[in-house]
Amino acid sequence: MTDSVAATRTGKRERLVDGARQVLHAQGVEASTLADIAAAADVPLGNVYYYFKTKDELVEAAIEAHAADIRAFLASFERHRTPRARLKAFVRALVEQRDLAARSGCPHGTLCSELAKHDDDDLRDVAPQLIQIPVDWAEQQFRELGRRDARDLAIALIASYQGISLLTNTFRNPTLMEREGRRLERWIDELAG
Amino acid sequence: MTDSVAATRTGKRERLVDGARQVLHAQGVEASTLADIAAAADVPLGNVYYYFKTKDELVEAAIEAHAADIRAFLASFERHRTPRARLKAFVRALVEQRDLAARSGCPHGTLCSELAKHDDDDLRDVAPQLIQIPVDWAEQQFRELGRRDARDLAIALIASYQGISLLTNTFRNPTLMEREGRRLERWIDELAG
DNA sequence: GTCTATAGACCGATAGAC
DNA sequence: GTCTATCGGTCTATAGAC
Repeated sequence: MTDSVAATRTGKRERLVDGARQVLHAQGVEASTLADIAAAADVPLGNVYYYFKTKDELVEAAIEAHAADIRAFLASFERHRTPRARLKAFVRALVEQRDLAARSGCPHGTLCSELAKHDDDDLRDVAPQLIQIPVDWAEQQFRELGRRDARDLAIALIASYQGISLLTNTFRNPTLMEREGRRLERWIDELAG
Repeated sequence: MTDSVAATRTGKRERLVDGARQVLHAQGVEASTLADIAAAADVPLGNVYYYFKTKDELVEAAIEAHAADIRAFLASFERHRTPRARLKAFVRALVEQRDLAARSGCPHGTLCSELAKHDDDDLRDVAPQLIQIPVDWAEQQFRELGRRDARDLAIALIASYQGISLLTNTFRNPTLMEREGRRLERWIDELAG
């Protein structure tokens, strides 16, 4: 990502990105200050600007780290042989994060929701790329299931997850996601294909 | 709502609440300043504090106005005789607001998502009451349809709408909500009951 | 009741010592 | 490369004239 390998020897850049991800998820983008992030990363405030020119640039780096994580997360389901098994494993894995969702919502969904209202154009354009990743993956699975409406089903699946994340977070009740997860698994089972 | 009728003769309080709703929806809670809201309401900045002690109090008033609107919105579907017709009319009415959702997301969902991360406790507790209203209404409709799992179906329906609002907003594409709306109408049609 | 002017606090970003 | 100290700007909230 960066050319100055010597600079990252101590891992400060990585710590800043990880700290940013945690703080941004817990507090939201606008409410998170560079002081909060620097403290979470255990890096002095002024040092942040050696690694990132602006706050937005740090946010963008956090998003890119999220994108890489999502891709690895989705790749982990390749061990299942059928698309149906992959989709159900995907739903189960999301449900496992229900306590995190109850506390702060879906890390990617809340980020997209906030960035959509951000005034910086560059940052607004990165958000769609984040949600695009699981949508494309799910579309591929439904297509392998033989569904002509694979795109609509993928959108519906991701929308259901994003929506139940919002409700789980708003009511601070992880059980909501548990029940919706079971419903989605049944829905996948009952899909002809 | 307030006892000082003389104070609201010029409608400034009402204008401030309406301005707050628009600005908060368009920009988000944290990014919206009292100066933005006052300008939208065409009220001098310093005058805001005559009507509201704090910014949070103005946000709370905006939420209460939203709650009243949701109740009126839901009541408008009583003209349909069957619960199935009421649910489908509800979905169609939401889809009609797709351009607004593409621009700024669902007014209630984005508010809940933001307030869940707010540091003020009072404000965090009002958000769930907002989403509770359509969930309770939908549960009642599914119950009248004879469904034992009315609560789960209501949660699933509202979650689908909130999720597709987030995707529609992130991709700035109202067509997503149009297609998902058709899918939800079919889903309601196919429900046994 | 209405509005201006500003206090007081905080944040992003920079300058510059080491 | 690292860190402190601080500037300039912005925001909420208040004081006080009218």
